Amino acid sequence: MSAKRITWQSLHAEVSRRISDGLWKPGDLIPGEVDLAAEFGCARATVNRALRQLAQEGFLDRRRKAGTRVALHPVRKATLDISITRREVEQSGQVYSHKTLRRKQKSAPKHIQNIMGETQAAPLYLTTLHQAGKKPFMYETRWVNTDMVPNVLDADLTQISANEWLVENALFSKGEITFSAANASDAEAKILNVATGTAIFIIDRVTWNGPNVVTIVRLAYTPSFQMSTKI
Amino acid sequence: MSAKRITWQSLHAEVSRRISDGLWKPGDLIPGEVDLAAEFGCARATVNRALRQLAQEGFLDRRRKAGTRVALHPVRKATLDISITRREVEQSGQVYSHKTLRRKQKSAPKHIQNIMGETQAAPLYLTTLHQAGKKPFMYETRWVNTDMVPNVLDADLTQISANEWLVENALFSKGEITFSAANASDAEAKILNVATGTAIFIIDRVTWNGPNVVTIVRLAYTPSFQMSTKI
DNA sequence: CAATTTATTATGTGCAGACATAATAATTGT
DNA sequence: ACAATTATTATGTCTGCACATAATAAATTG
Repeated sequence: MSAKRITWQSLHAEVSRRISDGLWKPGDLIPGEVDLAAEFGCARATVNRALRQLAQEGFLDRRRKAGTRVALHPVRKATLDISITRREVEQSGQVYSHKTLRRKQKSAPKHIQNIMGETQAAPLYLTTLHQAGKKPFMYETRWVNTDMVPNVLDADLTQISANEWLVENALFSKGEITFSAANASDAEAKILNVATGTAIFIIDRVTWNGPNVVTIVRLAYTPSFQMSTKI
Repeated sequence: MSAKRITWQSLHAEVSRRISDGLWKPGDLIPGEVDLAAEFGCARATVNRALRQLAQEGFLDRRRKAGTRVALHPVRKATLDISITRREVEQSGQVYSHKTLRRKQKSAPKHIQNIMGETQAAPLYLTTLHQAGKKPFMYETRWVNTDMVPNVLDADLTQISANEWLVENALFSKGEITFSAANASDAEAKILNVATGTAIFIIDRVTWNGPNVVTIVRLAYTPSFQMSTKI
């Protein structure tokens, strides 16, 4: 008779079910790992794996000694996949292309300097229009710290966009991403081929390698754009 | 000579360092788990834990038999914490309050019906203004499937917002979140106290329990709002 | 030589046991 | 009664081993 081996996934599913069926309600203390292991006839490590996953997903709160409870205010964690623009476009089944509009090494404005800090050489300023088919898809405004990535100055960005080039050639350790909405300025509106003032989705990203800023970029998407995720 | 016990975190940090230092470049095949275990003098399970984590974070690509490579196009996973609105406001150090503007059981418009499907009873329509201090913070438009949560009809939503009430009283299993930007309509502008056409950040959320839609909600944030995350 | 079958191998996961750690509960001292 | 100390306990993690699984490489077959 069966005696099928329990996997941590099946346990994850079962606990998940008990929560979503209301058997274990928010705030409830659930049985300890040893008890669950006994109930399901598996090792404690397996239970741990399943519960750890559920905790990471925000369904459970776990604390040593105190035990495991069903999350009271489930801080649900939405995971967004941030990939390179070409992929984003191609995954929607369209043909990707890009055009470098501006490319100049010059001193950065104050608000950029504040983030990037002092640099030896002047940063590189790049603006790029990314297209899906023949239509504008996203307008990218980027500052690159040339101290950190000197050879970007000689890079051929006609075939590969700055976006992709940096991902493959620059080193980075951490980043910060901010999502917001803004009204299109005259310049942005013209480039994205929309009316001035149209609401556009903005992604601001700062990328570091260790303590140093590598690049600061602002992505302005066309109005139809939306970012979606399941939880 | 130390002989300090290796933890999976330390291993995670070390591999992470080797990648960000460029020792292992994008596309490179890194040593197998057994080799790394030997190098660091720990069990393979420990190496596995560290590498699994790095893969989940998008830094590594792992495939059975093929081995582990540094991600070529690091699909970075940005994790956003979606908590209840009261928390969001309070965490920014402001006083939270809310006002239920409309509350009526009525048949849903087509685009809502399409998502919610057929229901026995008419859904509940709720609009709520969430405030930070005395200022508008977010305007919520919600449809609740009363088949799934019948007692929402009798709920007191003056103390607790629909948002919170549902989190604690309704069962849910999965959800879908979509982020976008939109120009404020006349009605929205008036409620949020901004000019018509102002760009606002929109979050659309659909929540299921099993195959059934529990609630559909649209959150329109004031222009200053931004959502941020580190990766 | 192409197509199919059969090894091979790196990762994925399970188990039992041990110790570590953090948080709580119980105890002790003043 | 209160503070400081000492158990206690549930989770966290490491180890060493075993077998499962998926993907590739090698061998076999027509």
